[in-house]
Amino acid sequence: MQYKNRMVAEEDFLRLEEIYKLFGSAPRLKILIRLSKGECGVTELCQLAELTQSATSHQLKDLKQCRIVKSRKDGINVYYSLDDNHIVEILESGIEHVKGDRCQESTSDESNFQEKQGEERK
Amino acid sequence: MQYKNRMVAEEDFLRLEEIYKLFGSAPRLKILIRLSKGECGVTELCQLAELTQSATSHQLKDLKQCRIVKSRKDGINVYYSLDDNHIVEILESGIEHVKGDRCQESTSDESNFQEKQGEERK
DNA sequence: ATAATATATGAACAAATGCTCATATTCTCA
DNA sequence: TGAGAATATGAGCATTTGTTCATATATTAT
Repeated sequence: MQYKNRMVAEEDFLRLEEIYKLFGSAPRLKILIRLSKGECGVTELCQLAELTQSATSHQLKDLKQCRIVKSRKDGINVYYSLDDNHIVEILESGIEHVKGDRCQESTSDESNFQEKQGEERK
Repeated sequence: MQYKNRMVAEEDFLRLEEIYKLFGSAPRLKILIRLSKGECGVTELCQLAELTQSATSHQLKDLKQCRIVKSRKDGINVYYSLDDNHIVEILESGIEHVKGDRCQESTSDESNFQEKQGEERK
């Protein structure tokens, strides 16, 4: 009874696993970090994830199925955003802590990877 | 300058990606949640991850290479623990938030998964 | 030294993942 | 109604991942 919140229920465990699984790929993580700042249209997400429209759409579908993002349709366009605040917070906690990890890094090196377009294609 | 902490440096991004990638599998997540409560020997980790000795060892190697866990040798045994406090905190933040996710669940379903021990909170 | 125990490692293979390509759907507007 | 634009979807394929199996290494005890 007093230990209740010191345990991880099976259900929570599975949820956490699927969240981390989907967080753990570069294109998806770029999408998610962008969405942590507010909703965004598919076209823009394609660009910053450096994926084709189709690949992006597949990823968004997976993210949506796992209730990590949600979408809103506006005419011909679809806008995605993070599904709820827990997702935002898990993500932001991660960002926060990796920042702390590299301790004595220069402050001028904040590279906005999401603007880094016109780079190589494979 | 004023946007500094709204951006994610490339280096941090890659680090976060690899962390999430390794967090996102059931056996590894079981290992990591266990380690968030303190160091643990390999044999016990095999059991709770439900993996063979070899598979466990491979996973531990990956986790160690990414500086997610570290190990300590004591005679014939090896004890693993989370590499640093950032890892603990990212993990605990995840656990914390998925708990909040399922709102009206019965309290009796707290499975055997693990029981955290008295560590600090942020 | 040899044996016994714990852990690590490399190769091989099966399963899962992530992409591309072609096509389908949905919406808007002329 | 048909064309054009944005997004979604299914099949196929290549890459990656995770496991097993066999074996290697390391430590301790005899």
